[in-house]
Amino acid sequence: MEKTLSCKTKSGVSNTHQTDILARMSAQDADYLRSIAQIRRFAKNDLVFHAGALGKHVYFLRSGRIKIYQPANCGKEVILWFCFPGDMFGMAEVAQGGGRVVNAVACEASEVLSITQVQFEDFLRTHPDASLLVMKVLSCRLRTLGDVIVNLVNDDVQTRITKLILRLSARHGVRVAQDIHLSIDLTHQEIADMVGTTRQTVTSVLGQLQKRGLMRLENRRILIESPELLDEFVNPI
Amino acid sequence: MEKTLSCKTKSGVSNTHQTDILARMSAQDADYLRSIAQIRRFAKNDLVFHAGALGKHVYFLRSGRIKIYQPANCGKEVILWFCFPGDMFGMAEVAQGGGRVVNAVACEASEVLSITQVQFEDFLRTHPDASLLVMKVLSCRLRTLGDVIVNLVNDDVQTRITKLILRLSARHGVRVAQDIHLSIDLTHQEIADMVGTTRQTVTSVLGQLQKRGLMRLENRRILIESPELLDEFVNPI
DNA sequence: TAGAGTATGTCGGCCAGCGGACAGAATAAG
DNA sequence: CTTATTCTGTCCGCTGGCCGACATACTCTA
Repeated sequence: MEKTLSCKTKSGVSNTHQTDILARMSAQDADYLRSIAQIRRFAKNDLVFHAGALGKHVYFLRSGRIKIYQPANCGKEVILWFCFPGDMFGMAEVAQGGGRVVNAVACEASEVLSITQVQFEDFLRTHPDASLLVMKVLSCRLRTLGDVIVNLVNDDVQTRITKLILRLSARHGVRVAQDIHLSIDLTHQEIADMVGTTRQTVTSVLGQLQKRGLMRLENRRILIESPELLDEFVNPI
Repeated sequence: MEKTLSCKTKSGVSNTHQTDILARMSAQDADYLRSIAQIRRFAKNDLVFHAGALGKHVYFLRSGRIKIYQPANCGKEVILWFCFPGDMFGMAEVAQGGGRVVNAVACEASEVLSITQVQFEDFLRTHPDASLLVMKVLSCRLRTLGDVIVNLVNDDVQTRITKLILRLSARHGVRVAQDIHLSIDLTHQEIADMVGTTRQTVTSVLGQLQKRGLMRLENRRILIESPELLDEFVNPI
């Protein structure tokens, strides 16, 4: 008996799936896209594309989860976002040209629609509504990245992690009994790669948050009792 | 006798003005936009729009320079980018809705074309090429912000500042005698707001870079003798 | 059900860089 | 020209969090 939550917090985090482009498109447009697309399947940890590749395809995720991350020359990597069913990805490089700068890997078995740049551009040319939708998605991601930067610059690690959990719980929180479970499994390393810190620090911060009663950790799942409490913690009145 | 440089460094920084949307648009499209736009003038330090405002206009910069920055609740602010003549700004919020999240102020006296959301969307609907161009611009900014994040996470302050100067010199470097001058004046505070550090640290790092002979500071202007040297410094082989 | 691989938990030394303070230089305003 | 304001330069104490090291726990595979 799980049900996705719809909550809006003081920090303005909401779970409207702004990036679920297939769902927001008209039915016939979505059908058309499906008709010209190739279906590709990826197993867990498979690479969909990697930085340096040419980047002649746009992808739409049908099922599974895709991690978009940018490698740095020093071996570290930064997770920019995750894609969920309905999300488009690989678009930025196609629009702008110049090859991929990010990697995309499947976090779990995933099914992906793949459309060539040429076909997609033709589609956009003849479907202005879809074009506006794509702009919306790009804008939404732009905003997300802006927020990430502000967080990185202003907040200490504890706050960054707390805010991340809040954001994730807004979109991917699932109510179980009186708790909210995060429906995506993240390793501490992945959390570290999202907020720009180290694995050890994530472990210790999560421990502290648990001690303060702001969340619980049960067999590697994050449970939140009260998002309001967390929200208040990072946005003191 | 100044001339904008065209250089491509090992780090892939180039000065193609990807975001100069008016220049990349067909002449008649650009003319049409100009015909439906309102011209607005701003003095130095004037606010074009601010976070929290509704955001029903898209802007095109005709002359001057606009600083786009995101305020944080703690008083600090993060400069996301600068707009130069030809650049579009204020688009992301218009596309995505939900009001402005960034501030836009004129760094110097500036002239701006202002177009309402409705008019611009109508224009895009009937001008697919322009739509694709807008996507390019958004994609380009997305990539820029991704790079900023990677820098923030991976590099120490000295490297971040050096890379910033390299990026700026690629687009806004002007050859004077055997040096390259940065044609935009930035205060140390602004540099700090771009790379996520403090004013004091910027002052001291610039001093160190100068001591190492990687650049010179003359009456508040940054002069670069050899971009190659700088590039090598941040991208050791 | 052993054994390999991967994830979590914990400790401590170390230092980059923040942030307060203040002086001097440059620019703007009156 | 004088005063006010903004910018730059410098010093320094304090500390968040990085990083190496190591122990434990979980989870796949054979």
